[in-house]
Amino acid sequence: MASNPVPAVRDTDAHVPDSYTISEMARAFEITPRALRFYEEEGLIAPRREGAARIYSRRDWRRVSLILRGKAVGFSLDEIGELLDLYDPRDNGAAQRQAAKRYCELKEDELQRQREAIETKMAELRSFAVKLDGKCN
Amino acid sequence: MASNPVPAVRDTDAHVPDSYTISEMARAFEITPRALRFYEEEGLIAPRREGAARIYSRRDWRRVSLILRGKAVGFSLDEIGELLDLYDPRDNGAAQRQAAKRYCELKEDELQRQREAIETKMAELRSFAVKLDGKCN
DNA sequence: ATGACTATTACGACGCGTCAAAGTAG
DNA sequence: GCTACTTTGACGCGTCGTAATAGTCA
Repeated sequence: MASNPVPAVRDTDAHVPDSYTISEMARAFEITPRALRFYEEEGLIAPRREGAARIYSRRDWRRVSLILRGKAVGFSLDEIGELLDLYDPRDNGAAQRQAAKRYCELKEDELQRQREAIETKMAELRSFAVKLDGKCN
Repeated sequence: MASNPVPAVRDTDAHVPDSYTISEMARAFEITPRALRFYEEEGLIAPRREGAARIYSRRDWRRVSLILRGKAVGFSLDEIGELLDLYDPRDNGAAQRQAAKRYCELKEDELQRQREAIETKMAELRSFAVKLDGKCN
């Protein structure tokens, strides 16, 4: 019972399973099960059920992967949801990629503004302690 | 009835009134009345009442001023509240200023980290559209 | 009575963390 | 029956914006 040379279950790849439990997903992506349930509540993923337990497919896996990369970029879950909905197998996702590009441009502007905001705060910060001289209370 | 050379009411300064209504405060500081009520809920200010209406003193004015500058720097309302509570008339606010300096140092570190986070996101962003090539859904 | 101002209350947003209570599989 | 895992549900955070409703004052 070490390892079957030819697995009885039909896996496209022996080391890449077809489905995952919630804790497997959580470990793999280094997030909590709570986060996965939350993405589901938000309609970003819809794993099938086995009884009450969630079973994640490879499609779910890819979607979670995109969710997390989107988050890392700074997209909100709503924005990511819109992107996911845009996928159209007929054009192989071309529309999705085009929309993503526009999203990215907008997000870049936003990040620019955020960076400026940070620098403004740092400037304010330097003059803050100084200005504490008058009675403030 | 244009203007009295000597005002009947005792103002230390003719153009700096003793008290303000909520809408006067809101206009002066360019915030909403809602925000002022919120600061009050949080215990940062405590304007006296005339009936139900809030009347803000110059002390309230100065506190709001500090609140907003603190926010501009990136302090949370809780942090600002602690600072406001630190004011001690016996040392003319020396302890408050000292505490404020420490807060500023911590906040500067935090802002540094935030700036790094932004730059990380911008880097991720550049490689995001590219990576959208595989099926993501 | 009209309009301008104010009051209080409560829900929404964002992305989950953190219990709590209960169920199920092994 | 214990353990480990899972489920659902609900509250909490931070800072107000945004109604909704109702009162007060001139």
